[in-house]
Amino acid sequence: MFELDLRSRKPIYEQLVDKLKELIINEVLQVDEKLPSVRVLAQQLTVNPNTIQKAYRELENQGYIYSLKGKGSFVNVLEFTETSEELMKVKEQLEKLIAEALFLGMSASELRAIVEKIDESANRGGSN
Amino acid sequence: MFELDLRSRKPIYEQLVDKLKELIINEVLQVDEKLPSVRVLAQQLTVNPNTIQKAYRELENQGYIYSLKGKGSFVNVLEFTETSEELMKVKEQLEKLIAEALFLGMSASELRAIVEKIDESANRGGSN
Amino acid sequence: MFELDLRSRKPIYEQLVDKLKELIINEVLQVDEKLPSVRVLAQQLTVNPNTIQKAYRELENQGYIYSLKGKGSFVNVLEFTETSEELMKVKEQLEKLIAEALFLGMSASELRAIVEKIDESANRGGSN
Amino acid sequence: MFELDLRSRKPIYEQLVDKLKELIINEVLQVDEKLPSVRVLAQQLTVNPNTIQKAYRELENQGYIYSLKGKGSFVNVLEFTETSEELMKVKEQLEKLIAEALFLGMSASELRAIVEKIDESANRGGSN
DNA sequence: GTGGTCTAGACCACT
DNA sequence: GTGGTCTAGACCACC
Repeated sequence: MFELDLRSRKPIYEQLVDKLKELIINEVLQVDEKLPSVRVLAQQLTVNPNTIQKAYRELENQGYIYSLKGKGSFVNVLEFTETSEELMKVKEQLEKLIAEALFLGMSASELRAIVEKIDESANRGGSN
Repeated sequence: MFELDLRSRKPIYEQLVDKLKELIINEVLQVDEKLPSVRVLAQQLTVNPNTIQKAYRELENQGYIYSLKGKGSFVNVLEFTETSEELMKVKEQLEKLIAEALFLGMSASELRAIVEKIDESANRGGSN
Repeated sequence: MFELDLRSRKPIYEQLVDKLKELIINEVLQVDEKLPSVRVLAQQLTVNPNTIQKAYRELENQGYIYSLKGKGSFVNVLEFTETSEELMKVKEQLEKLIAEALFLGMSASELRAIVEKIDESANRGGSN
Repeated sequence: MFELDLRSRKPIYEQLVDKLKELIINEVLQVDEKLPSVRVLAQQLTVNPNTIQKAYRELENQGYIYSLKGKGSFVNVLEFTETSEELMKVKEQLEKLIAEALFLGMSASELRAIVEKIDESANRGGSN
């Protein structure tokens, strides 16, 4: 399904969170689709089940998925109330990062091109 | 001078690195300007001097400042050789963040506006 | 495992960095091999764990090893992107050192012989 | 006469030692030639006289210059007794550095070329 | 048990 | 007085 970089400085559970977010954002995983069970995914990735569970819990906290006892975890619909708070954080980070990129020599046009590229692939439906 | 969140999951020294980078990028701290001494800043922020030094060392590694033994720490000039490696990291982060922003409901035009705004203030000379 | 000179002007953590680099370069420590844990090595060398960690952190910055939170520190594979910057430094030092060696009476042929010797043992696989 | 990098991590007095060694090695400063006085050089370089004196003392210890009370400091002749000890140190450093250069991707032929280049300019008489 | 962060306090080298 | 190194000892996050 996807690869983990076991050598990365970033904790495995965070990598999982990011990858799963990405799959949700790109609509590879669609609303109300069931995620793989903790045990199955743990076996597939040869990772400790606790690590998977921690990732799922984090995704639930951030509003990306919801869990039903005994049934599994599912992709959530985007809720706008939660969004705004998340969005503000992202926007802040974004502003800092853009300033840093410009400082390090990236041109504004290069930046615009990146925005365009990602926006297009998002509008086309995500996964490509 | 600035605030630290001692409760944050993000290490204090990393918060410091980010804040100081920001001040340098926005040219609040200008090239060859002296940073507050390790001890002085430690006292101001009621943080251990070692923590400050760890932040300064990190900034030095990233090429933002240089430190002289008996004299102090100073803002560095941008060296283009160091740029590329740093820039690649920033670019990667940026792409993920932009995708997330779009997913969370930010419009592409809003994104473009942010780029424009930051680019302009950077060209004007930074701090405003 | 190896000796430290606690009286030397060279900081302990730098001595450690150099020794460990040497072991990695000579393939005594091989790719993905686990280094001794911070605490264990600290006890063996009767040195403070923080000092060991500083060395490990430095090696990580230079790309020689990678560290995982709950697992340990491991020898990294050579990444060519990081090479150039590091190489330039080494090359500069090398030029000064060669000039000094010639001045102190070493002959050019002797120098060539050293290069040959080290190159051969490197190609044979390192440790002999 | 020469430039100091006041921003370098390397202490100023060490830079001075290296530069002066270089001038002696390249025979820009010839045997028994008088070095500039501590005060004069300090003024020229806008550096504290103590720093100059420390550099001269270090050069004297390493056998590169000799000092005569009331007269000044002068370039020494190469003494073989002191050389061998110095040479061993240099040779050791050289071996490590060559191994590192090879490890980081430099080719043996590139190394040979460097040796050749420096050797030639040394035989031509040094200063170019 | 592993790496990582932080504190308190000492000492050294450099200017 | 400045940055830099080191120790001793505590606590946290991850696996």
